[in-house]
Amino acid sequence: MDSQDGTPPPPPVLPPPPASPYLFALPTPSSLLSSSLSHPLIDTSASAQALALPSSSSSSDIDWVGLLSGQLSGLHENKSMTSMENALMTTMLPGHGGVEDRSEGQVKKKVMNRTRRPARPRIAFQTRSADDILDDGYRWRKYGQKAVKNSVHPRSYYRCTHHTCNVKKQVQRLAKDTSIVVTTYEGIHNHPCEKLMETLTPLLKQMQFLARF
DNA sequence: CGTTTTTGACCGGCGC
DNA sequence: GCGCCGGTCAAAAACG
Repeated sequence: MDSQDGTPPPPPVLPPPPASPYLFALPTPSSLLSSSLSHPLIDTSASAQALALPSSSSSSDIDWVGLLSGQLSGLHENKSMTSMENALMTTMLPGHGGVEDRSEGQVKKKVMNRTRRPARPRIAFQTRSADDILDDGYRWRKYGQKAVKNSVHPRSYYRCTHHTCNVKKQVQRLAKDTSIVVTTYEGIHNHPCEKLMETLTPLLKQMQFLARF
């Protein structure tokens, strides 16, 4: 039930995620993705370019915000990364080209006219984790679960519980490597991440205070 | 008691 | 047209 709240992140300060635990350096992420997903959740070409981002950065250089949303009004996402260990991240840049609709692996098809469907940005993470649910700071309500073809693991569907926000995410475990969870976000949150703001607010206040000297 | 999960039904797109 | 498949709905159950 309380899926995500179950993991309260105590750290008052955001430790910049160390570079090592992230699997950005994985050999051929695109091949990994395409081979392990019989029906692609993910645009593999996009993932390849996305992976180029953080691999060389020191942790402090990583633009998590831009990485995750490119447009979230700010700092919502940092914390999520700290709570994820061993994240292989594959971001799909918002919008155009290869990212139009889900299941684009099955050749063309439902192109984009699911009754006026604006191209929504979709972002996918691969996370090596025992938990299917990552604490990304947002509150999610599960609205469905489906068995997917060629995988023993079901896919779960979540919606952001914020009233005005219709961001969705799908969570599925890789058939090939059960230790890896693929989380696909669809849409952009139109509200701040409460948990992150909680964490950040005291920090900001302290910084403002110190800045006076 | 309000909120979230569960789960079968339903729906629309696509291939044959 | 039919069946498959993925995504969503919604009623009931479960949870805190």
